[in-house]
This record gives sequence, C-alpha cells and structure tokens, in this order.
Amino acid sequence: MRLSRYFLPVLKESPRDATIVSHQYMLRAGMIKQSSAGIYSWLPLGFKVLKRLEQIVHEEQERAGHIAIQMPTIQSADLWRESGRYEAYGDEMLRIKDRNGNDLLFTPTAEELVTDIFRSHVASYKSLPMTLYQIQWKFRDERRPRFGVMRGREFYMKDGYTFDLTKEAAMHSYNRHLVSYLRTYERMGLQAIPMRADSGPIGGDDTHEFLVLAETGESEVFYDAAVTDLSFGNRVIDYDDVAQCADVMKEFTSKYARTDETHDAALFNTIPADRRRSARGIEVGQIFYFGTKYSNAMGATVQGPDGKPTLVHMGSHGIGVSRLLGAIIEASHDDKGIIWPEGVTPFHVGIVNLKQGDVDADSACQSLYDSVAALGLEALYDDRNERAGSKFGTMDMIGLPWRITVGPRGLKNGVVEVTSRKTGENEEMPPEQAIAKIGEIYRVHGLGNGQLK
RNA sequence: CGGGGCGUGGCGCAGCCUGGUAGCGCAUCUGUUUUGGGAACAGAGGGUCGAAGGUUCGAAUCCUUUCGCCCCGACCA
Repeated sequence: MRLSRYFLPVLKESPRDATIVSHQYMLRAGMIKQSSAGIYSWLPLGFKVLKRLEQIVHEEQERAGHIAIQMPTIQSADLWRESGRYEAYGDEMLRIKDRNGNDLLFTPTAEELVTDIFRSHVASYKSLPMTLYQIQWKFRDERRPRFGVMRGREFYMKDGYTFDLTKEAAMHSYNRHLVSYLRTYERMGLQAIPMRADSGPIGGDDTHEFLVLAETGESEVFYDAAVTDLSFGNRVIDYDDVAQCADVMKEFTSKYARTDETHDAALFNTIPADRRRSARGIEVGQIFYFGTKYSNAMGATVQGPDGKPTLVHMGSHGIGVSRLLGAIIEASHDDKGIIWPEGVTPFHVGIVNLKQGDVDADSACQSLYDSVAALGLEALYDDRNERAGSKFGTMDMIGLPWRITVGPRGLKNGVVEVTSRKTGENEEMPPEQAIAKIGEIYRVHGLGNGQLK
C-alpha cells in the first residue's frame, strides 16, 4: 500500500478521552474512531490488525479440529426464556422489539442458539465430540465501558462450544482448548497465563481465564514467578491425544496462578517468597466446563451406545479478539508508539523514501515495494512528499516491526537501511539483502512465501 | 448505579467569573523556498460554541431542563 493512497488519520496529540496507552495509541495511529460509549468504528489500520488476529484464531481453531459457523447477532428472546437467562441476564443484555412487538436481543453470548442448532441436527453419540465456534460481534451493555476496545460494549469475540458424551470427554475438550489457546496467544506475540478463575453468570465448575500481564490490567492477579518461564513454543501436539493435552494442561496450570476472585492467600504463601508475584492482568480469554446446564434446560440429548437419550456435556470457550488489540499494545509499545509483534502487524515492513521525487530514490523504493510483494508480504510505502522526521514519526507511531529507509545518500553507496522498531537497531545493506532479511524474518514466523524473485 | 469532571472547526485548548456577535496551536488547501528525526514564510478554507427553553436591546458567557462523553468505585470477554 502506498501511504499517499491510504486512509491513515494519524494524530499528533492524544484525544483527551483516552487515558491508557493502548487507547491513546489506537486513536493516534488512526486505528479506531469512537462512535458512542464503548462502540467503535474500525479504520483501515485497526481493521487490518483485527482481521489478522481473527485469521490466527481461525487457523488455530481449525488445527484443533473445531468447526466454524456463524450465528446471528440478533436473536429471538424465546430460546433465552427456555434457558431462563432472558430474565437472569439483567441490564447487560440489549433488548430490542421488532415491528410486530416480538422480543429480540443483541447476542451477548450464544450458548442458547448453539445448543438449539445442536439439538436440531445431532442425534447420535457417534457425532461426538463436536466443537462449533464462531467469531462474531457481541454486545453487552456494560455499566461503564472504558479504555477503548479493552472494555467496549460492542466487541468481537471468538466463542466456541463443545459437545461431549461424558464429563471425561468434555474435560479433554477443555484441555484441547487450553492447548490451542496457548498456541494462539503465542503466535500473537503474547504471553497469556491460564489462571484459575470464577465462573460468573454463565455458570460452571471448571474455568480458567487467560491473562496478559500489564500495568493497566483490570484484574488483580497472584502467581508463582515460575509460570512466566513456561512457553508452548513449537512443540507438535496431537489434539486427539487425551494424555498429551492433559499433560500440557497440567504443565501450565499446576503452578499457582489465580485472579483475585479465587485467590487463596494461605496457599499462595506456601510458594517461596522470592517467587511470589502480585500484578495486574488483562483477561483475553476464558475456558469453561459447565456440564449439562444448558443441555438439560434445553433438552439437548444424543442417543448413547445403549440406545438411550443422554444429555450432552458442554463447555464454552472464548477469546476476546477486539480486546486483544488493546492487550497487545499494552504489552508492546514505547514512548514513540506501538510496536507490533511480527505475527499480527498490519503491514510487514514500512518503506520510507527520504527524498520523494528523486529519481533514484523513487525507483529504489518501487523496486523494494515490488520485491516485498513478491515475498507474499505487505509493505506500507510512505511516498508522501513529507520530510524525514514526519515519515519516521508516522512509522514509529503505527509500529510496523521493520522499516527500510531509502535515501540518495545511502543509494550512492548502494545501500538502504533496515531498522528494527523494537530495538532501534539500524543496519545498512544493499536492497537485495534487505529483502532477503525481511523474507527470512517472516519465514520464521510462518508468514509470506519466503521466496525471492 | 453512587461520586467527580467535561462538551467551543478534524485533534489539543483559550474565551465564560465581569453578556457586546468567536480566538490560538496542530492538521488541511494554495504558492515559494526547503528536504536524513515531526521545516520556514505568505495567503486561504472550515465552527448555528452538545440540544431545547428562558432572561436580555443583545447569550459561548447568566438561569432552567435535557442529551452525550470521560474518570474513580461497585459489576464484567
């Protein structure tokens, strides 16, 4: 993309309403525009990152054997009356009437609807296990929306629902989700720690929340420092292997890590003092096992091996996709702006032309731009007739992890500069080598085709 | 929902107390000179001052009502 043809409304000053850094930077980098309290339009740059995150979630869900569907945002109240939640959900549910006076609502979650789909079409235990998931907009009419996309009223969430014949099988589904979530967050450049949590109004027995440590987090968390040494890495996992998933579950949840809701001070104090940590965290996901709560309320059964109808055991598993934008920025920024991890960056590399209109600089930039595209990657080429400082400032703000700087001075010696946004390290090299380097960086992240022209 | 704050060009703000018909910086447009970390000069465009009602010869300013937004707290992906 050529910046001169793009829509990137970068602001020099922070809008007054934004108080935390991720909100400020999302506004300043022209990623979102507030529409009303807790409701945002996604401008091109923000939309691009949102879609990258969505893509990662889809890929990891598919890898775990989960099946994508899409359910409506507007739902009939009837199903919710069946589960008893139409009344129970309270003011957070946005209730709507259609022209015929029928009660509708904007989906805050989708246990009822997915259970209805399941009971309508799945009749045999042979179809199990099954996980249906969607990535869809949700609306919860929060008392106090705040912090930009971190606590919006409208938010984009991946919600997955598991159906199993037995509790044991359901716990494997639970573990499988935990594993897939670990992979998902790591691909996004995040360390999200599973912590024992409280089940809240959705109701359930076993539940973990995934928290990203950050000063501005809304949750108070307590953990054993040893949990932050854990990393899923590139290990190969068979998602159907019950023991393997259970081992990962055990590895990542046996150390003390809890939110304030479930914090047990006595237990916490058994950890060696030098490893006890209390901090703030941003909740970016949650997994639940809730047994037959909904299948019982809504009559979701399958025929078991014995020929008898059996209530299915269910769980629901969520990732706050839009919230992740905020969480990633909170975890990765400096005083100049955002620093995107390679896995989620809106553009893989920025190309800065220091002297627009200079024949050599223009053609070198165009050639670099084409070469990046040939690698299967996207470049943002700042071809505006601006001064260097302004271009650098924009690139730093929007946080592309790599920048290639092209100017007449370097071109005289046959070199361009490659700069890391994160470390600030700057290296001069011929353009072909710069392209090779960019290709290699993203090949390691599984992005691009790694091929040079 | 309790407490506090704020609504004035796209963004950040001043003006309000003490009423006289709206201003500054950034951004935008035009021109000239510039060009390796947010350029300089000259000119230009853009605002029914959140909304409604009232007081007044006259309201951004005073009064009333109302809507919206933000922060702290209690609740939540």
